[in-house]
Amino acid sequence: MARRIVDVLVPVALDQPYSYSVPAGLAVVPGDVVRVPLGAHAATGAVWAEGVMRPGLDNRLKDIEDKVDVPALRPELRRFVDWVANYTLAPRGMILRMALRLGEHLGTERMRVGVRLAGRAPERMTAARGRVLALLADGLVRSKREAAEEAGVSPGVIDGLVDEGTLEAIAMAPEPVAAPPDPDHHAPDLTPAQRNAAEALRATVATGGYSVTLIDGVTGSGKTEVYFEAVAEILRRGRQALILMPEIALTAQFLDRFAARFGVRPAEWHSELSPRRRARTWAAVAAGDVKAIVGARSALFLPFADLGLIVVDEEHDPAYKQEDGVRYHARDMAVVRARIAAIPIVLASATPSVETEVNARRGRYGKLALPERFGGQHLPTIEAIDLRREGPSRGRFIAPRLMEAVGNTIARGEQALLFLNRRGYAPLTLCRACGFRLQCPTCDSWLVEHRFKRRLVCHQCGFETPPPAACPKCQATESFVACGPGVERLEEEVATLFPERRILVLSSDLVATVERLREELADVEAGKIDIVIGTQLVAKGHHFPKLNLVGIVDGDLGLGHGDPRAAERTFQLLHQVVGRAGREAGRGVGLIQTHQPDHPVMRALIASDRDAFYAAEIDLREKTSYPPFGRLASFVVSGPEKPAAESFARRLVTLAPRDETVRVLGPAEAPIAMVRGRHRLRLLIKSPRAFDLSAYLREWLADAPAPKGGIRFEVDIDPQSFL
DNA sequence: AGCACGCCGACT
DNA sequence: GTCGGCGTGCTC
Repeated sequence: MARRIVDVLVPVALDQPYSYSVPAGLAVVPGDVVRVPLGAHAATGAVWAEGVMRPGLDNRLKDIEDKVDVPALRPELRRFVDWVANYTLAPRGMILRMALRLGEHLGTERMRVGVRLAGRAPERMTAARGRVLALLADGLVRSKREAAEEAGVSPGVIDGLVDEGTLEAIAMAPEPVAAPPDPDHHAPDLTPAQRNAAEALRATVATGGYSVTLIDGVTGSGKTEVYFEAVAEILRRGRQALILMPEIALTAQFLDRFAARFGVRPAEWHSELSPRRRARTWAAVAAGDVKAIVGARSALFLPFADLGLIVVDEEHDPAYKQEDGVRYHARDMAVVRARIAAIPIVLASATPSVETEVNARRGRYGKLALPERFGGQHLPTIEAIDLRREGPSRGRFIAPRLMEAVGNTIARGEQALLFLNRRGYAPLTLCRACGFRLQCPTCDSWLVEHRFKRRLVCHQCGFETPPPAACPKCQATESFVACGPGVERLEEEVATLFPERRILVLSSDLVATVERLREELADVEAGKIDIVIGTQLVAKGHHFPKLNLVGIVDGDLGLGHGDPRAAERTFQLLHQVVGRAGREAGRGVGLIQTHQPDHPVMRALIASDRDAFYAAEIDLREKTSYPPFGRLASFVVSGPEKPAAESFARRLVTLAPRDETVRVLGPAEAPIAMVRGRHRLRLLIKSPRAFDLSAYLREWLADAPAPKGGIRFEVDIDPQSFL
C-alpha cells in the first residue's frame, strides 16, 4: 500500500505547504498540529490538506515526527490564515506562525509545589520555623511561595523543613489561566441610552451569524458597559468572546472594570506574557477553557474552540496596524475573521475611522449611538489659542493664556494636562557658530536630545550617543542650541513657573516597566500630581477624575506633509486627548495652541462638531478616490545604494500589468529617505474599490526579478503610514 | 524565518 | 596560510 501523504504548512516564510508522509500508526487529520523535520531541525506546523505524490518529490519526502497533543486548528482558523495571506501577500507560513505562537513550552507543564504539615517537629526550632509552623497549623496546603511570603521567611526555610520531614511537599495543579467569568455577577446600572444600545446589541448577538455593529459614543458615554452586555450574552451561551485593545499593557483599569462586571479578570494576551503563560493561555483558548480574552492585535490569531463574538475597542486606533513583518490591520482582519466564523463583531470608538464611518452611513454596518456623557457630565469647552497673535515669548512654548489657565486650574485643586506628541527635550540641536545640525549617521533624521538620559537619540533607528563636547563641523564648544520643544523641555518651562507643584512627565521612553507606569497612572488618578505633561501615551484609556484642563501645546504637529490620513489622525488624537478633561469634576476645558485655527480639523474640534469633520473628510476622500472610495497599496524599495534601489524600483514599474483603472505613482523618495543606512523609495498603487488589488499585485510580482545586491522590498496593503 | 554554503579581508 | 564577514538560496 502506498504511503499516505499530507500537506503540512510550516511556520516559515513559505507560501506553499510541504508534503510529508504519515508514518504507520499515526492518525492525522487536517488542522492537526504536528512536528516535522525541516532542513536541519524540526518545526511545529499544521496539516493543511491531504497530499499527493508529485514527480521529483519521492527522494525528498520525510516522515511526520509526531502529533502535538493540542486540539486541531479548526477550519475557520485555517480559512482565516489562507485569507490573510492571500490579502496581505505575506507567505502563508508566516500567518500560521502568528496562530501557532505557543512557544516551546507546551507539554513541559511545571507542577507547582505545595507544602503542608506532616507532623514531626524539627530537631532545631528557630523563630522563622516557628512562624511557618504556626501558619501551616491549619493543615491546609499552600504553595511554597505563598507559605514563604505569608510567614515572612525565605523559601530556604521551607525547603529546610521539607528536608527534615516536618513539611510534606505535594504536587499542586497549576493555577488556571483565568477563572470563568460570570455573566450575571453584577448587573450594571445603565442609562436609558445605554440600555437601548445594550438591548439592541444583545439581540444581535442572540440572533448570531455575521454582522458588524459600530458603537459610536463620545468619551465617557459608557461604550464599555454596552458591549459588556454583548459579552455577557455570548458567555451565557457558553461561547468565547475576544476583546481587542490597541495597547493591552496599559489597561489595568479596563481589567478591573471587567472584573467588576464579571467577577474575575479576563485572560490576557500580549507580547509581554512569559513563554510559559503564553503556552498555557494558548492551550486554554484552544480547549475552550478560557471564555473571555482581552488582547492586543495578535490575539486575533488565537485558535478559539468556539469563538462567538469579537469586540474591537478604540477601533480607529493606528496601533491596530502592524507595520513590521506581516503588515496587517487587526481591525479589518477582525471583521474578516468574524465573517468567516459567521459571528457578530462590535467596533467601538468615540471617533470612528473614516472607513468605518462610511460603512455605517451606507448601512453596511449597524450603528448604535451614545451621544451623551454618563451621569450628566459635560463635554469640555474647546478654544483655540492662535499662535500667530497670542503666542508665547521667544524660547517658550506655552502661551500666556494657557499658562494662566493651568495656574487657575491647579489653584482650585484640580489637575491640568499638557499634551505634546514629542518625546525628549528638543527635536533638533544645531551649532550656533556654523549652523551644523546634529544628525543620525545612518538615517535621514535629526538626533533628538533626551536630557533626562543625557543622550542624543535617533527616533528612526534607536541610535544613541552622548552629546558631543564640540561641534563636529567647526569644533566650536558650548555652541549648541536646542530648537523646538519636547515634553522634557515643557517640564522645565512649567517647573520654573510652578516650582512648588508636582509635575509628572509621561512618555514611552521614560517608562521603566509597565508596573511602574501603572503606579504613576494610579498616582495621577489619586490626585497626587498637579500637572501631567505627556505624549500620546496619555491619550489612551485612563480616567483621571480631577483632570479639568487639557492644553494641546502643538495642535498642528500631525498635520502637513502630504499624508492622506493626517487630518483624520490629528482629529482623532486631539479629540481623544481633549476628551480627558472634565469627565467627573465639573466642566472641562480644552485649549489648543495652533497656527491655523481655521483648519477644518481645528474648527471641528472647537465647535465640537464631529459631523462637520466627517462630512468634509469623506467628501475629500470621495473626490480623490482615496480609501474607502478606492484601494491603496504601497511598495517600499530599499537598498544600501540609492541608484541601485532606484533602478530596481523603476524596473518594477515597467513590469506592472496593464490595467486602465490602476494608477502606479512613483517611484519617489520616501519622506524619510534613509533609515539605518538604507535608501528608501516608494511606489503607490491606487485602484478602484471594486477591484482585487491583491490579485493584481500577485500577478505583477510573479514576474518580477528577485531583488539582489542588498535590495529589499516590502508590500503594504492598505498602508496607514506614509513615511 | 533559520541556517548552511559560499567567496573575500585580518589574524594565530 | 586559516577564521569569519554576511550575501544567496533552500527547506517536503
